[in-house]
Amino acid sequence: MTATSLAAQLRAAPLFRDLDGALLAEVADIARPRELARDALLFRAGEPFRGFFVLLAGHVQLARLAPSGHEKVVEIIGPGETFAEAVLFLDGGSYPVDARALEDSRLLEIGAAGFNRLLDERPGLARNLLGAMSKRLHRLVQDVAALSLEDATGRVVGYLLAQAGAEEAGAEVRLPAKKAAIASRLGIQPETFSRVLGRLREDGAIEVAGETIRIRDPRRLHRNAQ
Amino acid sequence: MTATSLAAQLRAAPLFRDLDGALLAEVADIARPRELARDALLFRAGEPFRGFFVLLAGHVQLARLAPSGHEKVVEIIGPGETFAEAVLFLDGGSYPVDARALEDSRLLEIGAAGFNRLLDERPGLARNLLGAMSKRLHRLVQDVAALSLEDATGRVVGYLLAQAGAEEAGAEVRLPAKKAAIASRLGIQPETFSRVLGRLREDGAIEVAGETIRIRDPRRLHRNAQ
DNA sequence: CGCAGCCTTGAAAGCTATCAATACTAGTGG
DNA sequence: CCACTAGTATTGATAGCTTTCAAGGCTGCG
Repeated sequence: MTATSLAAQLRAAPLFRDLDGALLAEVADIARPRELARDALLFRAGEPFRGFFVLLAGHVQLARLAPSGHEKVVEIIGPGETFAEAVLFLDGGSYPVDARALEDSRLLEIGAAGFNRLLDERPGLARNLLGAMSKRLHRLVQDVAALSLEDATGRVVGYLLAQAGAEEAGAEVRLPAKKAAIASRLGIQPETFSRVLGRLREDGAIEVAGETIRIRDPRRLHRNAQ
Repeated sequence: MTATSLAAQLRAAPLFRDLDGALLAEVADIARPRELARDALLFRAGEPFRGFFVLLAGHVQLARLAPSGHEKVVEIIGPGETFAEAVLFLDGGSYPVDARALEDSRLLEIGAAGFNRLLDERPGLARNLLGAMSKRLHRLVQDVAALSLEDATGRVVGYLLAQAGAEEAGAEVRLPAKKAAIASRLGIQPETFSRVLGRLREDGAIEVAGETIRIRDPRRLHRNAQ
């Protein structure tokens, strides 16, 4: 893959979108393309940090494993998103979660050393990073709040509306992963997720067709939430 | 308050600790001292961002209010900590939580405009910010995971051990707020918190004396956790 | 056609929330 | 110095939601 095509792909990520061509080329220079087969591990929690990633295609889940064997999906990463940038700035520097491909995926690895050098030379990059991390922080705060303030139905409804983007009747949501993974992301069991969707469907709020969900009646959906 | 004494107080915050004197003075220049009485609101969720804060003395809670009236304490801020920095980099720019003083508190407000200018002139600052935000992100990921992976006892045990710093017998923890606030931070009801502490005490794992808790037997404590 | 993986549905158990009452503590005023 | 009060914490009983365990159904692929 040529460096210029790498640069073009980097532009797909909001983190790099507004960089000038020269800087983008420098980033592309240190980016290493990687393929990841479905179910393959990219890194494991506790491993020393070696770089962060830009997901070009596919889906990756970030999850934490409890000693009991249960796992909590913290986030599901989609195309264009970056992840593990924050680990770059922790002194201890080890990944806090496992990263696993939910489907065959294509990504770029940005090595720690090279990026750190870039960061020193081009301060504009730091701002972009701060923006990206702020968004992630904000989402996490929402998740923490939802986990304690809302019940299973409320969290499912919130998730569907967030994924749909707009709250219009007819909006369609494609679940980005198996339902068990989404359930974990929402902090519930797969069985509960299934039951909640069932109730929302019976109520006429949504239509479920495999992995796509159509929002029939946003108002009804809201009313079901906690 | 003179600018030099302000600078000295800024050094108490890890975010500013390693800044050179000149830069520290510039930060002090744009910092505004504020007093906050117990139970007073510093900002409300949804308010437009005007600046972030350094807590010099006291305790402040960041919480989110649900429509139902229930509130979830996302974080309890102690002396030396900064908060709401992340909001600076969100375009929409409004606080995502309420900030309320748990006791009479003293803090510094760092205005958005001035700090943004500093950030452009002195790129070193950005690195410090990235470090601070990374730590906060990491903690939030832990919280999210704990909320779904551990039961009430597990979360209380985790909190006590984290607050104690070391896992030695005899370590003492001073609860930084009323038990109801800690309970909310842990995602449980005050009654449940009380019951869990009671059980841990009966088991001989801890001793409770008002708002200070002594860890008698870390191993026993761990064994109680989920 | 048959199997494997995923999802759904059912029944029972468990944990935590909720509601309610009592105990405690610190600060106030007599 | 003691009584009182308001806020806070504990304890008890019950209800509700979610998990767990189990079985059946569905779908796509070999």
